[in-house]
Amino acid sequence: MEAQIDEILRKNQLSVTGSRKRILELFLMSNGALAHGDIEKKTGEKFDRVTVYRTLQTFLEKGIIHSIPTSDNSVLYALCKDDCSEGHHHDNHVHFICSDCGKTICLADVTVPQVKLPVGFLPQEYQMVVTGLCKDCR
Amino acid sequence: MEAQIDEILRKNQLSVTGSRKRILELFLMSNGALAHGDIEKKTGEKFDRVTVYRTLQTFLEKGIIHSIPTSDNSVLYALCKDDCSEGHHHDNHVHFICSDCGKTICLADVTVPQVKLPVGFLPQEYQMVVTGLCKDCR
DNA sequence: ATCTTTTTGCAACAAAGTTGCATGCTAGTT
DNA sequence: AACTAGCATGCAACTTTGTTGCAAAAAGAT
Ligand SMILES: [Mn+2]
Ligand SMILES: [Mn+2]
Ligand SMILES: [Zn+2]
Ligand SMILES: [Zn+2]
Repeated sequence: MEAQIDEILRKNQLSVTGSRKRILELFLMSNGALAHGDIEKKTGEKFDRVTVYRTLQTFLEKGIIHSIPTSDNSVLYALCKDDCSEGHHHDNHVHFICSDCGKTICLADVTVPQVKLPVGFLPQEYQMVVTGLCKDCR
Repeated sequence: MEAQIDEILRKNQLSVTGSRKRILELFLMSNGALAHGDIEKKTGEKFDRVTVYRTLQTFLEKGIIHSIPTSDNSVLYALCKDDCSEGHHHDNHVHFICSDCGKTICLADVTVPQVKLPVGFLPQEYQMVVTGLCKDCR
């Protein structure tokens, strides 16, 4: 794990620091998506709030994590697959949000279907979010 | 227009007030989705910020508007179709967000496709957001 | 016109996110 | 191992966004 974390940071030309290691670890351990608030809670008083914001921003730009659209105004983040890089994401998978426990899960094996749009629209990225009950809550 | 606005409010058992009329008018006039901030700007100093929040909340509950998921942390709202009612929305259409002008458009004629989920997941609602270039920006 | 209920505005607050800057740390160089 | 340039962090101060309680105002019913 420790080695994996270092490798991810190095591969993205990021210096290896305490906060980056810890936040990346949280993503690797979590089986769902994380909000800024989740991370703050789990790191406790260890890092400044601003550092968490900046770390997430950096990870997002580097393509280490991707953001997930939600209908309330929370922003969720999850780890990208290996083949994402700066400016080039390949996370065209469906996201599932459990309406009971609130957990958000990347369905890495479910590809977002493409739809036919009215003439004039030039699509670049398709995103799909399914709400419902997860395995544990149904 | 005036008559249409009154009718929508009456049909939903809402008293007809200045702020509700104005905000509903903004939605009817707009060809895209609106964020809370857009509405505040367009109404100017006319209504209190709190009133705008509460009006949107009320419209949402009554099924007059629906919210649209986005990847940043803005919440967007757009008018529902006629057959939406309290607790029963039928807005299973795709949403398009222009990455250039930022406008968000309801593609009322494009139905969200259903996907096959892994066993265990019980889907309730499917939402799809397409990012790209709109008619005016391509 | 009067009364009841709902809606609004205000104030005060809480939560979320941003920015500038001095200090500390990382990683590469000697 | 010590040095140093550049990057990352923490702190403070601030802005923006959203929430809550309550009294005044407006709406709808009688
Ligand atoms: Mn994902
Ligand atoms: Mn819509
Ligand atoms: Zn669940
Ligand atoms: Zn556009």
